[in-house]
Amino acid sequence: MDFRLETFLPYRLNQAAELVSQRFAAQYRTRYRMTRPEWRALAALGSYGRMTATEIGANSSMHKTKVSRAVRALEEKHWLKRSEDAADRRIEHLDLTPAGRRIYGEMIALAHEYEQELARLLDASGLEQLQAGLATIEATLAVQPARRGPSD
Amino acid sequence: MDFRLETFLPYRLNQAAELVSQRFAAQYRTRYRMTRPEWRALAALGSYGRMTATEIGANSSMHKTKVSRAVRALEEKHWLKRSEDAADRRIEHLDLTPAGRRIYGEMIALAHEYEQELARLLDASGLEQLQAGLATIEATLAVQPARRGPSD
DNA sequence: GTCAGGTGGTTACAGATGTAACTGTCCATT
DNA sequence: AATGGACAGTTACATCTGTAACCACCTGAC
Repeated sequence: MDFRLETFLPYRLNQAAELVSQRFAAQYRTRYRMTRPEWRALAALGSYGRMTATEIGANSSMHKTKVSRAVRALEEKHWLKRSEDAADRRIEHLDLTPAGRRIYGEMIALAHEYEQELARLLDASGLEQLQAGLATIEATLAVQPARRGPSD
Repeated sequence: MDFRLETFLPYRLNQAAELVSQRFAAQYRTRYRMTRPEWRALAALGSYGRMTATEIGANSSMHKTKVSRAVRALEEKHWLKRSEDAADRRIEHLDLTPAGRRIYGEMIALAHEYEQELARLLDASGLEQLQAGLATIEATLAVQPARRGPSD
C-alpha cells in the first residue's frame, strides 16, 4: 500500500502543467476573452502564417472539433479570415487579419515575458532539467497515440 | 516573431501530461468505468484512509464540486460509504468499503506497473531530470493559487 | 441567547469537450 | 461517366466542468 498520488508521475505532471499554464492563461482570458484553443490556433497562424484547420490541429494537438470552434471564434472576433482553395474546395486557408496579427504580436510579447519570469522563478538548473525531461517524454511517448476520453 | 508554440513551456507541459496520463487513464476508464476525479478520490482514500470531502480536495487538488461528484459516483458503485461526524454535522467522513479497497489494490498494482513501464521507456536520466524539474515547479509555483477558468 | 460570518457540501446553470454522424468534395477504379 | 472510399470541416448530443448561489450547521462576539 505504498502508493501516494502526489508522487505518481501522471498526477504530478498534470499538476505542474496546471500551475504553469494558469498564470499565462489568465492573461489571454481576461485581456482578450480568448480560450486556450483560440490562443493555440492564433499562435499557430501567427508563427507559421497561412494554414488549414487540419494543419492547425496537427501542429497544436487539438481535436478537429476544437479547431473548428476556435477558428469560428477567431473569425467572429475578426482576427482571422478564411479563403477557399482554388483546386480543392474542401479546404479552407486561414490567415490572420491585421487585427489578428496585432493581437498575436501582443500575445507573444506576453509569452516572452512569462518565459523570463519562469526562468527567474525556477532557476536555470530546474528549468533545464524540466526541459530535458519533457524532451524525453515527447521523444518516447509521442509515437503511440492512445485513445482519448472525456478529459480524464 | 521568433515564437513557437511547440517550445512554449505551458504548452509542452500540457502535452507531456496528456501523453503520460492517457495511457494510464485508459486503464481505469475501461476496466472500472472510472473517471479521473473518481480515481483521484479513490487513491486518496485508499492511501490515507478515512477523509472528508474537503480533505480529498486539498490532497488531490480538485475543486469541491468535482470532489462532490466523484464521491457520489464512488458511493453509487458501492466503493465508499459516508458517516456522519459526532460533533459537527456539516462533516461527512468517507471510507472505502471492502469492495472499494479491493479496487484500490488492483489500481495501485496497475499504477506500479505503469511506473515501471515509464521508467523503462524514459531511461533513468530522463525520468530523474523530469522529477527534479517537477519538484522545482511545485516548490516554486504552488504558493500562489491563480484563478481558474473553464479548463483553458 | 442570538446573530453575523464562516465552513462543509450540494446543486442549477452555462460553457467546454469528445464521439459519432453528417455534408460536401476529391480521386482512383471501373 | 459512375461509384466507392477517403478526407476537410461542421454539428447534434451527451458528458464534464467551474461559478455562483444555496442549505445546513458551527462559532465567536455581543
